[in-house]
Amino acid sequence: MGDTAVCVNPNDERYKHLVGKKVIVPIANREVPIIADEYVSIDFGTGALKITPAHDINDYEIGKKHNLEVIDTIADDGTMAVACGIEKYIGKDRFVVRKTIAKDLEEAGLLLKTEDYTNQVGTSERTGAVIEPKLSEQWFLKMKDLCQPALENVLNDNIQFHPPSFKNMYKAWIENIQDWNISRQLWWGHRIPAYYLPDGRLVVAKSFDEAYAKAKALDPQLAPDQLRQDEDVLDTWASSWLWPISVFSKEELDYYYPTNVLVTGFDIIFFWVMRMIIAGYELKQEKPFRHVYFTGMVRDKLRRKMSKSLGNSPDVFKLMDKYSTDGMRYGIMASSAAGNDIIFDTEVPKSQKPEDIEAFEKLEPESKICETGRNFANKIWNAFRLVKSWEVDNQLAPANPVAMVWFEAKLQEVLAEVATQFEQFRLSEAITNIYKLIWDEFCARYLEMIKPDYDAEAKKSQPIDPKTYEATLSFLDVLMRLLHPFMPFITEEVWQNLAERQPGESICTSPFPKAQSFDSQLIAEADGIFEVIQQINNIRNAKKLKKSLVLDLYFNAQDKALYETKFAPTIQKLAGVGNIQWADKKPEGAVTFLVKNAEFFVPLTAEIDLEEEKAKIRKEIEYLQGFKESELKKLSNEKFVANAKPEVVASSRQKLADAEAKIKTLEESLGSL
RNA sequence: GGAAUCGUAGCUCAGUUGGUUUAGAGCAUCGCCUUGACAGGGCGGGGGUCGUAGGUUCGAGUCCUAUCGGUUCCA
Repeated sequence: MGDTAVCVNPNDERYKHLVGKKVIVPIANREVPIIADEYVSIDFGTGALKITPAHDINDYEIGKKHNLEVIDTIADDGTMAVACGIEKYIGKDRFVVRKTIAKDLEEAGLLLKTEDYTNQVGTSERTGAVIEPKLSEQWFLKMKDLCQPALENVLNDNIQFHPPSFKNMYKAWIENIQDWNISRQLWWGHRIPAYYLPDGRLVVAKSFDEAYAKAKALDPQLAPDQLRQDEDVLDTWASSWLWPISVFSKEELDYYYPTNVLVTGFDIIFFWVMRMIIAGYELKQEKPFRHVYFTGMVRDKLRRKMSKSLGNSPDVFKLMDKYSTDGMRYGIMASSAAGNDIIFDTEVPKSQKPEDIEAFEKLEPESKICETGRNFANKIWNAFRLVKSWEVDNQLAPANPVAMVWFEAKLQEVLAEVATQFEQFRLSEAITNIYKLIWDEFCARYLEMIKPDYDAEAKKSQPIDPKTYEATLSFLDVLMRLLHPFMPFITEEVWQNLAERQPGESICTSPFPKAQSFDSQLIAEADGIFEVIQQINNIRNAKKLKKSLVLDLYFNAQDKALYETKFAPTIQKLAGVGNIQWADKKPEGAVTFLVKNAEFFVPLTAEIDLEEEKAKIRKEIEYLQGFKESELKKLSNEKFVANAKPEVVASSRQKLADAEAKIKTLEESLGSL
């Protein structure tokens, strides 16, 4: 009944002579033209296709092309409309009518043949109802006119994307933008603010009252119940593109707009990010936010997006039970750089069969990524327990005062680094940096430096001095505040127990630590000391010596105080060393090593394998020779000396000199063996 | 088809304008130590010609070209 043409392929010999003639639609008894279009395939069915522009998307296009009549035969309630033109069908359900027509055609002797075939029919995702394409009036936004500021201000970094590579995608999208259909035929959402008069004229207004006033201006006789609002609602994104504006009251908007950072996934750059920007410039003449930070997508082992339909998401509640929310959060944040996807390491379902997905869901998820975070939380908790377990003896003076000054410097150094990393949105680097500060510097070094000895008789730790204790609590305080954005729960718990807190006082309202100047000289000194400690531990390892065996250390260096007093307790505690003494030559039966041109000797009571020692030294000399050669090669290149920055050349010269000095010392000790 | 992005240690990835050592981390692996904060803690080892081939440069994992391979997006 809605057919308005019969279409054949222009190359179809069977029908060529009929093109341009007319046929009669049976039952409807309406004349329609026979047209030719390549769209019709010759070998499908009869090769002649009826065209129904009102109820098929492809037919609609053909109808436009060939200027066909459009007859909308289905009413909004799914029954046959008056326009169908046949009295007995009007008002009847379309499914019933389809069957009736077949019967009517047969009775009229017009039906040649029936054949079953599979047809693609769209259905509603929610209700399963069959969807019939139907012409309707909908609202579109003319995007081209709106886009210009949104494009410009991203390209010129007025709005910064992190990482910036997403600007390309953004640009491509915005340049190919099409008009946006904002009408959705749903019964929830913001209703479109268009109001129709009975005669089809319309007004657009913020409220019904306003609309009625406007409509009355058009038709003074109009009664309120005659004004009908459009039944469609706004597309999801047409509702949410106002988000940076509509979440605020007017006063708040003045204060907060433009906002700072939008955090989102790159998969909605087009749907949401771009549209918020467009709306911001259109409605506020200003950007909605200064930065857009794109998180990575969480994917499974096979790099597929985690999704409901694939059923490949692990149960996050089980993950949290096992690894803690902080642990899971740490793992995910530490392993996802901005914009880069994170490949999550839990198992995946064997297949998408329901039984496999069900089996997968019962599985206890295991994740090394989350485990790292859990172990970190565990480490923090134990460090805290250790510190809280100490008894303070007010008579004591700090046993290793340099520890406090050193860690203070180290802390400030990392605070400064983290500040920069935050500024640059390098969140995974910031969190890794904090992880190392807490685990390696605070726990493995600082706490070991200050940790009181164990009192075997009392079966507990010896007491600590008040100054070190207070400093340690204050370090923990800063560390917790620093880590808090990443691991909110454990940091709050530790922080609450560091001192008496007022009711309502919380780490989340306490200030984030700010970096202050620090003693980089001290850090460099300490680095040398840690290298010495490492070398001694190496010896211990190589000789399979017990940790409890106390070693002596001799050194040959200019700065005696550095090793004999300033860092002596540190070396003693961390390397299990007893006496530290200056010596100008190697004592009998000692192994040697070099750190920063200072020479160190560790006498061993056990016999030393001379060949092994020699081989070790030769290997080091070999490495240094190679290194020396490469520096020499650079420096003998005139162009390098002429073109490279002076500081690069200077550092190259320094490295060469250092290497030569080291080689000399090593050769000497090789000779003495 | 168009576009983007990536290719660095067994795995997952850092490596910020090309120049601090002959490339780093976590996990995995191996060895030793550890009975007093640590429920797998400590110390260390091995492991990479930075996809391939050219080019620019005094100098390239880092820039350019080509090529191979992977991934993603295209309303």
